[in-house]
Amino acid sequence: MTDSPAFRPEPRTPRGFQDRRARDLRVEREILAQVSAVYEQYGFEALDTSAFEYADALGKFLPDSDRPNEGVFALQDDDEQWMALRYDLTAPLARFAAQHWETLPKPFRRYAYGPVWRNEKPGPGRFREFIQCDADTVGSARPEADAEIVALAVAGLEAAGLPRGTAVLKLNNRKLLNGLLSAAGVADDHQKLAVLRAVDKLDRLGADGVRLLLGEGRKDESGAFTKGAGLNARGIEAVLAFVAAGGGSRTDVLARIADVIGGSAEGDEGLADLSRIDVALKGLGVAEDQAVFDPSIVRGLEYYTGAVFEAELLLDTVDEKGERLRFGSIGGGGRYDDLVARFTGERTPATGFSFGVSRLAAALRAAGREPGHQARGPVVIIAFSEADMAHYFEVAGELRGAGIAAEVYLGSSGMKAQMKYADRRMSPAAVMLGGDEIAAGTVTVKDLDLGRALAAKVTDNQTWRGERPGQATIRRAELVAFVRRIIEG
RNA sequence: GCCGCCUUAGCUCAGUUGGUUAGAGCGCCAGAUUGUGGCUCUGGAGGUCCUCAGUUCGAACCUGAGAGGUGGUACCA
Repeated sequence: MTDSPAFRPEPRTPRGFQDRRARDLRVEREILAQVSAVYEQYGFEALDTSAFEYADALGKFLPDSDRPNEGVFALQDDDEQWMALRYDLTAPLARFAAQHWETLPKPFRRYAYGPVWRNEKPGPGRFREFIQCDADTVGSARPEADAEIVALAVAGLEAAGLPRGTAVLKLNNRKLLNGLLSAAGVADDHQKLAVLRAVDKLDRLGADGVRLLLGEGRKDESGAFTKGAGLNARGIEAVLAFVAAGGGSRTDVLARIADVIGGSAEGDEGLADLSRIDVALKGLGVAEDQAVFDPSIVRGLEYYTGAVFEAELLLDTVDEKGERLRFGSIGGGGRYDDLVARFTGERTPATGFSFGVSRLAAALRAAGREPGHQARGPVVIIAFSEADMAHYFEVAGELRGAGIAAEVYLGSSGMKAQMKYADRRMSPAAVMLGGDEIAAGTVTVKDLDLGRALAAKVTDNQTWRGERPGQATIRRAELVAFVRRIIEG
């Protein structure tokens, strides 16, 4: 079965993908378990859809024959139809909702999590495959539906390990800026989008940088020029005054926005929406420090039609080298009333929130909030001799039956290496059942944590070997109870 | 996508003006210690010097192209 002997494939993870081991997985699974419980409490049902979608259902990046993989991983099925791996969970939801609209309970509330794929240049903390977790309501245009998504996001992040004060949900409404721009005579959609992109960079570039981007454009330190939105001076100042209207309670912000935005129909609508969201949030018990109105939150996406949300981490974070790290947004969402209409032709209001699970886990780690417990290995049963394997498996069975993770060492190395193996697996204990013990009806159990602690004080090898720290020989019948005591500390 | 920097052992990195056999620390394996993870000592394994082409008597080192990584920037569902 070997190929040409000269060929040795290099074992490596594909670019932008990653292997995740027990330590990372347990944190991520814990987050998902906690968040799922919260989402279900809020009345959202679980949904899992396929990894592949027909490319036309994903919308924006339709593969054409020249560049079928732009942005997405796509392939052509044997019936020549283009299929693509989903790049988020919102587009598949829109497809699902459109497909089953007649039979769904409406409004349809669902949460989903799973891998999504993006075929683009990977960067640090930016992968081509990652786990996303979404909750959405389809079929309710009420601002209260947005408010509930916000409340759920706040509760979800808290359950995921970010207690109150470590994160804040910021919200805004697209209608406000749209109304402002319309009133200023900006009708062109491209120009509006350019304004949104410019505002989106406020936290990074500051008001002066954004001012340039709203106008002619901006040259950055590397000399690259970014074309601006081309607003006139009055328009620029109006937008800047609007985005600066944040701060203080939600009521304060609303009052300030009302001053700045100055009566366009769409703007007034946005204000009314936010006001109703505020009332609902108060009823839902979402405090002023948990969810704030922030006019500078726009989200770069085209498809948002009303409320937009962004969850921001308030903790100081450091990377592996101890350098300060800006994490910024750890989740976001908003209202997208036109997405389902792509399939049905009927405007179907929808709103949702999503976050990257690995990213949140990385944020928790960077903030030193990673759930402390390390991934523990099984109790390792030392294998002394071929002839006694049956005894070892008997012990493994007993421990497993008692709900204790256990395994018989199945390598071919000597005892020293076996102890090392148990050490490396972070096993709580090693069980020794050699010829002596079997003959005497006893078993020797070593508490590896205790042994490690005791070993730190021993410098002399003779003592170390003589004392056998953390180790006890007990009657065979006491094994399970003894091991359980070690594990439970 | 564009601009800068980087690429030598599993990891972190040395490597003289271009000169013979490319090193260190950590890690790994083994022994000292017939049945004990730590410490210490001893030994060992491990390298297409990112790839290809060129310059040269001779390239880890110089030149070019490409790949990968990284930092900005753009885009971001």
